[in-house]
Amino acid sequence: MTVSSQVSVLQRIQAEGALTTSCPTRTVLDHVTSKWGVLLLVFLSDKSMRWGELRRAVDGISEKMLAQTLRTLETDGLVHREVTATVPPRVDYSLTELGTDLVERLLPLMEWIVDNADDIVGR
Amino acid sequence: MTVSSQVSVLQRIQAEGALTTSCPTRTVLDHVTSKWGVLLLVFLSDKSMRWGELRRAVDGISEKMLAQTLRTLETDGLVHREVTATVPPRVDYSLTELGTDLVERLLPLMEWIVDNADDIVGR
DNA sequence: CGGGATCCATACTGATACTG
DNA sequence: CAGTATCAGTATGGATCCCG
Repeated sequence: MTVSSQVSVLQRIQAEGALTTSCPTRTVLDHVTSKWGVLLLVFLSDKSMRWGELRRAVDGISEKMLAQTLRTLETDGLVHREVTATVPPRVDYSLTELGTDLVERLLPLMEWIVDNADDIVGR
Repeated sequence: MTVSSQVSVLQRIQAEGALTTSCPTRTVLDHVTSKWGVLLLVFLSDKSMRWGELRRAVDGISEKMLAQTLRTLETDGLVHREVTATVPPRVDYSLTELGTDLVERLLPLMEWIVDNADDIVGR
């Protein structure tokens, strides 16, 4: 038996003409794999978090990039923003259904990276 | 029974103090999820490819970023570079064992993105 | 063919100040 | 608390030319 009996993911992707510059996939890919996008999505995988919690949790992020990245993810429908109009104000961020779905595919990758990072950087 | 009986990926990550600025995971994450890193890894998932093939396959990449990203991935031990000293010279790139392992975790994510990109960008 | 070197544009960051 | 606005510095990516 040959190994070419089933269509690879890459072949599927290319067959659809995806991953070209003009393709929506590239936009989504850029958002999802952006420097801070991945981290925010992962940190939201467990529970909803408040703005200040996220700022403290995601080490090194500037307030500007936190706001900007959250807005992008919200626009993409991956993250839900819930405002509670109290004093002081409270804003919670959580994953949407779409976001949860995405993060399911993201976590195995993160886990692998955490497990193998030392092997890679050590070189 | 409660839902907290098993440790989530995020909890594992945080317990190890991973994902902080100084952590190797962040370096690897930046390389792997870099704008072009993901695409090159995915395109190499099927077979080894030559420099020129990659340049044509990865739509929009500049020669500089192709060279730079390939060098980073090679240093990380994810991509193997094989030079054949002919005239004209021939250079083939392929995934290492480590790279193959990584891409296995990357492909489900890519597949999801390709399948859902239209829902996301349409907003 | 497979790059390296150079220069320029943009994106990101950091610090600070201000608001509802 | 949860942002927005602005400015300045830096890092990153892109375009072009050149070379073995």
